Amino acid sequence: MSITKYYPNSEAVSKSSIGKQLEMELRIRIISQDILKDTVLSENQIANEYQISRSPVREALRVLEKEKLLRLERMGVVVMGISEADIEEIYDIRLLIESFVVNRLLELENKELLIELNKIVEMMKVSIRYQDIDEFSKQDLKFHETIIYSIHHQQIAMVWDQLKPVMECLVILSMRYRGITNYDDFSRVIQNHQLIIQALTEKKTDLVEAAFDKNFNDVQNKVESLWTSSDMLKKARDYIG
Amino acid sequence: MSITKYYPNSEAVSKSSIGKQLEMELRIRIISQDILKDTVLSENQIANEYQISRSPVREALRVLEKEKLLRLERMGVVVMGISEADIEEIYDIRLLIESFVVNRLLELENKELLIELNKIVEMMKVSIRYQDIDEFSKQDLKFHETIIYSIHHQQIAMVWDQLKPVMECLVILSMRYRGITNYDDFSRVIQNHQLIIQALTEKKTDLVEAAFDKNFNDVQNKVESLWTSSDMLKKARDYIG
DNA sequence: ACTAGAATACTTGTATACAAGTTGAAGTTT
DNA sequence: AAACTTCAACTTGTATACAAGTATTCTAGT
Repeated sequence: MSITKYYPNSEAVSKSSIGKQLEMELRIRIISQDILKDTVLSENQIANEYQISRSPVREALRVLEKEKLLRLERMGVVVMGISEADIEEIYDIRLLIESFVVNRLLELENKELLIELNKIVEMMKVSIRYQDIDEFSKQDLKFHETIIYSIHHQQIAMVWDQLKPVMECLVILSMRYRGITNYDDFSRVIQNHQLIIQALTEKKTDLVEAAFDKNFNDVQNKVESLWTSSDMLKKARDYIG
Repeated sequence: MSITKYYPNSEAVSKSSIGKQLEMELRIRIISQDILKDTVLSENQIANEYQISRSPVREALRVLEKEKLLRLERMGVVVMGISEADIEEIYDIRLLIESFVVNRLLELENKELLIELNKIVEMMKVSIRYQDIDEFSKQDLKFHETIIYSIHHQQIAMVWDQLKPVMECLVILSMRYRGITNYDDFSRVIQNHQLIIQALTEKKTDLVEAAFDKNFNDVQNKVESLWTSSDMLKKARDYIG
């Protein structure tokens, strides 16, 4: 069995090490509740299931533990999963980070950043046109990541790096679901991002805050409503075919 | 050679796994600049140096990479270390977290928390009386950690968990230096903490903010001045004997 | 002197083996 | 029937072996 069942046609994934592949696979399986909360796993069991050795399994589990998706105990690994409350908390952090970043950003020269952001939005448009949902998700994340990295604050970057993989899964799953039911949503996401760019261009604090809030609430509600209904969750999972 | 040269009389450390021991040892060696920035290491080299196998070395390195103390590259491990700017950034995050926490806290019942905090301050006093600097540092960290955990926000806790080990090293090294030169400083730290408790008791936002700021700037200046002078650094290192 | 290229000595990623400790159930004793 | 023991099947932590890839050095040919 291939490891990355949940990342079907992704070269970037299948070319990385077994450990990384497993890490991503387990992460998305846990978040999409394909592996349920409170499930008890063990290194050996996972290694057997995927027909790999314990070494990459250990590595993946350590990473997922840091992301609070798992709890490593003396005997066994307990799946913690992600609840609605967790998602809200994640957005708390994201808001905290991005507020900090934007405040810094308004004091800095940001011409290059704006060019880069515009490029990303263009890529997002292309992704939609070719109905490449996963690529669209990736660009969405990259948009925010680009803003965060732009202030060159290593510790803020660290927090983001820690949050990113889970965010990525949430966005991908959410987008997969959206892609099936409502293609119009995508253009609203685009608009939100253009609003952020505009606000950053004009360098007006309140505009920026408003633009971010709009984008937040939009995405957040989507993700939350997704997670509230296990039917929708199933649809997102079924995206893999 | 024992692994935990930099944590001399600590049972808690020496009883944990080799991987954890090495992780802590390397962390404090990097932060105290006993291992210099830009040094290139390798798993094998470290394993040989400490006479252990690569397995625990790999684990330790992964952790330290997430803390941005190292950069794992294709060939070799590059030490990044911690600069003055990094320390400032760390305090940015800490301020960000604690502000968020305190805001939440003011809306909540916090009687139990205040009891716990008072207990910790008592422990700090005892530690000073017996000149147990490392214990004092540990309690100092625990004070802040207790506040952070008290709002039961898993993601905030995650950010703290990520930051904690480095903070711990900074505080320990700073305290070790302070312990040598100026015992009076300790009582000021105690006073700062009592101020925080008082502010939390009265539940006045501005009081709390002020109390935290006071404590921040105090510690921050200490740590910074420590790191500015490699002489002082050396003294902190020499504390191990 | 200088470049091409093979040999060598490294690097990480993965598999496997073993040790030590925990859990839980079966069986024995009281 | 209840408690105590023992044993078997797990668990993680660590060591070791091997594979595949990369940097470096040394040699051969010009």
